[in-house]
Amino acid sequence: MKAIELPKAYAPKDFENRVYGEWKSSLAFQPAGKAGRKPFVIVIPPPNVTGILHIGHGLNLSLQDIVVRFHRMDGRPTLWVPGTDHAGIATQNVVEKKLKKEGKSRHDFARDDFVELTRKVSEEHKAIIREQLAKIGASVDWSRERFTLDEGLSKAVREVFVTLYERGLVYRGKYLVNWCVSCGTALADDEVEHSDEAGKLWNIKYPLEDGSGFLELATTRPETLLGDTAVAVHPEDPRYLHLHGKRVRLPLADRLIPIVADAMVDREFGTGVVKITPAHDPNDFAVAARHDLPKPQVIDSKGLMSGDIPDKYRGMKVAEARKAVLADLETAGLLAGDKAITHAVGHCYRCNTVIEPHLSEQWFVKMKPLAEKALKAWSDGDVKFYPRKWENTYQRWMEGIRDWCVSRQLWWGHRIPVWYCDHCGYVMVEREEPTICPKCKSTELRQDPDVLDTWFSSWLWPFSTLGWPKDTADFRKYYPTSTLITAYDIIFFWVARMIMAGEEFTERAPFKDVYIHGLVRDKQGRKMSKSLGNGIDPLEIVDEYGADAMRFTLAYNCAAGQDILIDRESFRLGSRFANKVWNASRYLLGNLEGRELLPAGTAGRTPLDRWIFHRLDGATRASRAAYAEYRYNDAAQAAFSFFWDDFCDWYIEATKLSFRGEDAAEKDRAATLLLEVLEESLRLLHPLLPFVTEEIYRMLPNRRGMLIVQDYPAADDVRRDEDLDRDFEQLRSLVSMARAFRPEFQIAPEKPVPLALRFDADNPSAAFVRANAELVKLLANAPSVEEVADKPAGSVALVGRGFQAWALVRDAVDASALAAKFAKDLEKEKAYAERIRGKLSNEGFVKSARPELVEAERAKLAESETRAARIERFVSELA
RNA sequence: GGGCGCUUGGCUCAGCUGGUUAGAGCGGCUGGUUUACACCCAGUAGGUCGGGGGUUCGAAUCCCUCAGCGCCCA
Repeated sequence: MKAIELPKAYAPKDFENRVYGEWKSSLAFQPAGKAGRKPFVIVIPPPNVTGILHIGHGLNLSLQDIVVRFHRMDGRPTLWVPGTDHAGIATQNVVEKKLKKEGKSRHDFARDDFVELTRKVSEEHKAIIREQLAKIGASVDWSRERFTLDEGLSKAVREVFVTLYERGLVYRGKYLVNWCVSCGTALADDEVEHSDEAGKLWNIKYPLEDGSGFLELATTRPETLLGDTAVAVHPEDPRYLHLHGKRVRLPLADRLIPIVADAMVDREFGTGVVKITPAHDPNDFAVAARHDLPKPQVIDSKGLMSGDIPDKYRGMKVAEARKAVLADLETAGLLAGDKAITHAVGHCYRCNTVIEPHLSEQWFVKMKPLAEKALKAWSDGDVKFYPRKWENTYQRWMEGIRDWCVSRQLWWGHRIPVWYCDHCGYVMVEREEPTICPKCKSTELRQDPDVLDTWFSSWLWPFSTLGWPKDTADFRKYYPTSTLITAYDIIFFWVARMIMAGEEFTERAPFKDVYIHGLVRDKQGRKMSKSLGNGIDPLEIVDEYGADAMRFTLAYNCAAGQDILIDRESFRLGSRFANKVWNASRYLLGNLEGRELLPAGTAGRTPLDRWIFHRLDGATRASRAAYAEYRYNDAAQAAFSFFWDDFCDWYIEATKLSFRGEDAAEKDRAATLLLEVLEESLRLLHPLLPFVTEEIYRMLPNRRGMLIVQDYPAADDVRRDEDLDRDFEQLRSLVSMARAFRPEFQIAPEKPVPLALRFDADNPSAAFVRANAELVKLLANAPSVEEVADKPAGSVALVGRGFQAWALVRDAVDASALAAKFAKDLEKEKAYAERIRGKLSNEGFVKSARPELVEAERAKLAESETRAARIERFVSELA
């Protein structure tokens, strides 16, 4: 046959886009698989529709694609569902920012028009995300792409809200919620990020009602004093026992407020007295509930001072009000000093604005009953975390769960399916929009203006994307899904809630495995962020190195959920490997000129050939075991070392012997086997390097269809032969020694040096090495390898394990250099032997260690002593 | 304050249920344009596995403790 020419350089840009298009149009991304096999299903953690994918997504998508491709090749009907979520706050922010540039706000639009505008923006972003997924090589089923605001998913949201209401798990109430004044909405507890900040603790004196003095307390928020309705002390604090039930005069506002005793007070903090501002502090809110205190609001939803307060403060921003209050207290002589402290301050996870606790009417989900089911699913073993350590986190979160505030004061999202009758105030929670009040028959109905938290749709994602609440074919076939792959920063937002929703609404855990990976950080271990400018754009990496390089590097560095510390340079690893695969293939295909390939499986195999198949089998087993437990780094390393070290550096090099000869049949045989190994290697490597392997595969004369749907290599007991490892190791060490002694004695690599060789009588690998003597000559650049009875004259001794060898260059070598080398070797050998002797002279070891272990140590010692004796002999011969 | 994790050669990391002369890639050094690959090849140096204590015949691996770093929850 003719040689098959691959382009000289590995240039991923030349084929990655095309290959992706071929996969897509071949429908390879849609579930097929073998009859009777259990489907493998993953739903994508939906990226935020307005977000540009960052390297963290790059990692997440790569890891998903790797297991998806593995299972697809392994014959399971495999489905990876793509999509995006509508990201209520973030998306609305994007659009409002845009409007602001034009001098407008959302209030210049009718609500529907604004939503329509936002929908258009989100559509544009979806297109970008699709493009990014394609660049990375994500083998998602585009025909099943979903968006949380799709009709079907919206139906699911409504179904769930109403069902929860019917089950008494949704309620409306006026409570203190986390409020972002910038976004103008309530947030859930876990949407608030806390960070330690420098602050101040001010001591303020509240005059006692009876004029007998002052009660001094400490606060970090003096401006909220205007909303105080009590001060509190610990019930058992002896300093304040006499004040229980008395009152103090609230400074500046000039109101009398009670002194209450409450165990919540930390006696060690400040003076042991705290002010109680029920409407603006969660702890105080709880105290107020216990003591039946009023809850006046003094900060409004825009973050301005308001309510029943002295006129001078009204309308001030919080920061201004703080200054004014402090100044006024100072003037009144009621400020008793301050000190610097650091304290945790909550910020909006979307816009980083400081969170104000805010009293307002919101919808909540009662989480305890949901959490109990989710906890049970885990403890029953229905859900398993990889790595296991995250189960602690999951458990703790579930056990300490608090109710979930799900209403958001936004326009972009799922409108809460609640209607109020303007006439009689009746509340309707309905699946279908009501037209008439069932109570008073009024038609003046008003839907709740708020929307639901984005996560309220995301937690349904594993089944809403498959058609639920309809009992669709997809839902029946692909639910519950197999695996969820996500980073740990999302474990509460998402993983935990999805399990709750799955248990509550489908009575099953939504997935069997949860693989939690780490975050991608820079080499200093810092989180990548825009403000630090240390972010890595995955598309830039794809552009520079190729998608294969990106994903291989990430996988190689992805160990058991650890964070991955990398920089741009790191991606050279994957690039080098892909390049290696390309070039090895290019060589093998280019070497086919004039060859006749033998029918599959008919080429005879030498021990050396059987060695490479044995190694391939080892790599196959290692890869399969690694994928089964999401040990990506192990899979990547197994692939890397097999292909590079075993296949390229040794086997391919070894076969050059055949191609240098004149025997055409031997060449045909060698070429056939090489292509068999290559073909199988490409299948082995495909999940890690999908593009380059597919591109090479299509050039293979022994290819079947597209690589993406070929069988993943299977373990094969027939190929196992541990003795071959031992045999090959003998050959390898002989060659290495013959190479290594050259530079030590300034012998040029190109200078041929004959070798003499003597095997120990009991060396089981002698036959293998003898059979491959020609190969040793080639690899060691030895014109001859002779077996001898004893040291030939004029030679340098090489002391191997199980053999002695001599390089016939004595004249060219400086005796003192040789003596120095031997001395060093001897020292090492003796130290080693000494360690083993120490072990063996230890009675405890000999008595309690496994017998075969003791035997092994004895053998090692004997071998080491033999080597030492030989070295000593050579030293003496030198003199 | 509670919890979790990390600390192995200059850098980034492997090392499962304790027994290997502690591995890999990068970087360093020496030498190489033999028609696959300089994104390469051959060779080589470099580690008392954070400190201390304990369990054990035996610890990078298990336990305790200290220190440093990081994260999560309050």
